[in-house]
Amino acid sequence: MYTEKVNIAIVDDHTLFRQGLAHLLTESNEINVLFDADNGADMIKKLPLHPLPDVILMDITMPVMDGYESTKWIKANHPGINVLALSMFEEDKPIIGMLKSGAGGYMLKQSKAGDLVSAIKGIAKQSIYINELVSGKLLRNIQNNQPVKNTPIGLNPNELKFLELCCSDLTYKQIADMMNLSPHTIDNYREALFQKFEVKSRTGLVISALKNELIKI
Amino acid sequence: MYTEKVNIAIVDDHTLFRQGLAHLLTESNEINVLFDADNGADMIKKLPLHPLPDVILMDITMPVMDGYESTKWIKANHPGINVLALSMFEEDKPIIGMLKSGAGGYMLKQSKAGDLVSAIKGIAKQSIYINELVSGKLLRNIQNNQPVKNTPIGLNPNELKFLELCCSDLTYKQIADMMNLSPHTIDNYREALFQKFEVKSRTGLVISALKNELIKI
DNA sequence: GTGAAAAAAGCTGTTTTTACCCTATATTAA
DNA sequence: TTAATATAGGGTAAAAACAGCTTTTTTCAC
Repeated sequence: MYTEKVNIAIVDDHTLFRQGLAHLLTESNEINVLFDADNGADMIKKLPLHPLPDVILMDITMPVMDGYESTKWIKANHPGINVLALSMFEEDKPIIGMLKSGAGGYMLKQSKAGDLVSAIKGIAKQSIYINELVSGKLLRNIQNNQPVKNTPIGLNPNELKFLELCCSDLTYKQIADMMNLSPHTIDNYREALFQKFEVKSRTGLVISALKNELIKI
Repeated sequence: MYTEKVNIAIVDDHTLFRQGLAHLLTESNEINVLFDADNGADMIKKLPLHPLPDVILMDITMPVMDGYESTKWIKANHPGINVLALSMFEEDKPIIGMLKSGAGGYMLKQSKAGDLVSAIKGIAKQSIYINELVSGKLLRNIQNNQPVKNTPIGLNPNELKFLELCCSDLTYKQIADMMNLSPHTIDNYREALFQKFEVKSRTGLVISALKNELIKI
């Protein structure tokens, strides 16, 4: 019996991780790695140079073009390609956020290789791969709250800029100066973000932003 | 001509990274991966079950027993084994810190596979591998400051516990309660850490601690 | 064991920054 | 016209940051 290999691409900014993963998956003999890319922009550039992959393994926090944007681009331009998100954290918001962006599954980087291979094969066939992690989050979401409460955190460019500057030793006054805005305006940003992230302090905000893979340090 | 392979072990808590790297390096045909481990304690457990490695690739932030402690243990118990630190960040303190703990080199996870192979072969032979990253830090250290100013940040257990609790939405009052200490005492910890990390705010402290790979979120 | 030194823990303040009110205006979109 | 959004303001209470000092505990040479 002959089973066709699953063709994939890997998008992640850590070279050693990306290349290591490529070798690991190639050795399984069930997966064929067509190409890999540094970030979403690099992926868009390399996509026409290869056959279309069945599945793209997608990191979330990346420079230039992150996993959310890249996934949206894929689903808009190549809806037949399935995206499997790969993340270090199991927070609600990035999981819901990546699924809403169009990903068909979500795996942790702490997973075992065998589980990842299963996930890739599953997502290639069924276009949606639900593991315990994802189903648990979705279930809890329905049980605890109104249908899908955890809206993926949408930030406007100014809020994102502010969030980045928050991850520093700067005071709000200094941040306001750097953004050429009144301290009161960035106070509004702060409050909006505190609500979105459900935190009560700048430290909590920074930690949440990191776990939600919205910023990189 | 026959060149003996370099025997190594890999210590890192991200399974996919660890296993991917193992495959990647094995494929180079110059390196033989004897075993891998989740953290320092796991490494100590597995070490007697295999031939002694020439080189150990060591992550820094790991649960249970981190890279600093693990490296010190290796140099105390098996001084012949060379340690190559693998990190995501290129901050001064973890570089100096790992070198002081006994590591013979420091590589970024953003490196290319070929460079890592060179580093491993270099460190196996010469027991010290200096790349541009490390030499640059050392050089700047000597040029700018007194000989080796950037002392690796040594924290006592209470300070480390406090630092972990700082990475949260908790107030200092709440942290004091959780540690069963007076708020005044943790105020002393705060000030000590601000000095060691050269920061002026809790947010700065948290970011520095993450970049210095002293805490994991 | 004892006592000096060092380290850790605790206290009293003050100033600055954060966090959180509620309001106002200008601009844009429906 | 009405909403919605981004900007900016004043004021306040809490928390964080900083300074200077005392007490307790631990360490260690003697």
